[in-house]
Amino acid sequence: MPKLGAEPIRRAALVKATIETVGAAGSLDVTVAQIARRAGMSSALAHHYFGSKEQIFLAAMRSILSIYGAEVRGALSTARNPRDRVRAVVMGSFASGSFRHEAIAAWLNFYVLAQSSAEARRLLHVYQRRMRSNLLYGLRPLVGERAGPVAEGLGALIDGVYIRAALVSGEPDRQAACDLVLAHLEKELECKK
Amino acid sequence: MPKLGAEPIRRAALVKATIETVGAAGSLDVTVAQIARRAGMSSALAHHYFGSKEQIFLAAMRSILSIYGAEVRGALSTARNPRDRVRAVVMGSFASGSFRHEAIAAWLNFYVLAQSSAEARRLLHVYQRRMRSNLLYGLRPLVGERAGPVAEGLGALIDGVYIRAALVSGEPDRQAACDLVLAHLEKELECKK
DNA sequence: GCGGTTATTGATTGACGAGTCAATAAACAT
DNA sequence: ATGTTTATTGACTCGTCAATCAATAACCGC
Repeated sequence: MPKLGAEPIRRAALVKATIETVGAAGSLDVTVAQIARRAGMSSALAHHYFGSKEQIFLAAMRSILSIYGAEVRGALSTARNPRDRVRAVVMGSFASGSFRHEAIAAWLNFYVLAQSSAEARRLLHVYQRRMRSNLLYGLRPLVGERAGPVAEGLGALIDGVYIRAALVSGEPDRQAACDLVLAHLEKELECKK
Repeated sequence: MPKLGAEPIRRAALVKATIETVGAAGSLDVTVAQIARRAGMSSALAHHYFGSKEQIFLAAMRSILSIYGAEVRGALSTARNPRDRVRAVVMGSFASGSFRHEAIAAWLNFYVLAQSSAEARRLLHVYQRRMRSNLLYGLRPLVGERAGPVAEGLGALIDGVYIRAALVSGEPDRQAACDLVLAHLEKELECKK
C-alpha cells in the first residue's frame, strides 16, 4: 500500500527509531533491521532511503544537534542582558528536548563515532563552535579577556554533566544538573578578581 | 616454541595491545585478531587466555583503572593538608599514565560499554566512588557541608575535560587541562560564601 | 488503461568475525 | 623414555548483518 510522499515521513520515523534504539541499547551496535522494525518498516526500505547505516546515524545526529540548537536559540531569544544570555545557553543545554536519557546515550555514542568518522567529527565541531561562540558573546562583557578560559570551563562542565547523566538509569535530574552548572557560572562571575 | 610461564606475559601483552588498538581505532569495534596480531600472537591464543572478547576488554579496563588509582595514590602520598589532598586528586587524574590519547579514547569507549555491560558498569562505579571519596575527604575540612556538591562539580569537570581531550588528535595538553580544573577548585575555595 | 515513478519487501548474497578444535611441539616430572 | 601439562596455531564452524535485487503494488499524468 504505497502512499506517495512517504519519504519525509519514513526518514523522520527512522531518525526517531535510531535515537530510541541506540538509546535503549546504549551502543551503536544495533542492526539496521532493529531500527527499521521499530520504525515499522523493512530494513530494505531503510537502506532505500538512506543508502547506508552510517548515513542513518548521521541523520539522527543532525536531528539531535538541530533540536539542541533550537532549544538554545529559544532560550536565548528571551535574554535581555549578557548574564541572562550565558544562563540561557546553559539552561538551553539542559532543556527537556536534549537532556533526556535517550538523547544523552545517543550523544555519548556519537562522541565515540566522531573518533572514527570524519563526518561525525565535523558535525560535533559545528556544535562545539556554536556553543563556544554563544558563551563568548555573553561572557565577554562580563569577564573581559577571561571569557575564553571561562567558556572552556563551562563547556567542559556541561559535557561532563552529560556523560555522567548517561550512566544513571531512568531520566536524569534536569534541575540538579542545570543548577550545578549555573552555580559554577555564578562563582566565575562573582569572583571577578 | 612454547616457553613455560608465558601466561602473565601474554595477558599483559594483550591488555597493552587492546588499549593501543582501541585507542587507534577510537572504537570498540576492533577484532580479536587485530589485537592479537599487535600483541604478536594468534587470535586463538587470545581466546585461550581470556575466553572472550568482552573479558579482554574488561582486563584492559581494569588495567587502566589500576594505573589511574596508583597515580592518584602517588600524588596523595605527598599531600600534607586538605587543600593539597584535593589538588593531588585532580593532578593525579591528569598524570602522564592516564591522561594520554590512547587511554582517553579507551576510557570514552568503556564509558559506552558501561551502558550495556554490567561488569563494566560495576568497574566504572568503583572508580567514581573512589574519586568521590578522595575528593570528599579533602574537601570536608575546607568547605564543610558544601563538600558534596563541590565534589560533584569537580568530578563532572574532570570527566568533561577528559572527553573533550578525546576529540583532539595527538597528545592532549596536560598542563592546560590540569590548570583549568585547579582554577575551578580555587574559585570554590575562595568564594566560601 | 498505459508507461513512468514511487513505495515496499522477502529473499539472497557476500563478508566478516567470534569462538572451537584438533594437531603439533616444547618443557617437565618421574 | 614416557606421560602430563602448557603453549601455540591453522583451519573450520556457525551466526550475523549490511547491502542488493527482483518482484509486487499503488499512484499519477495522459
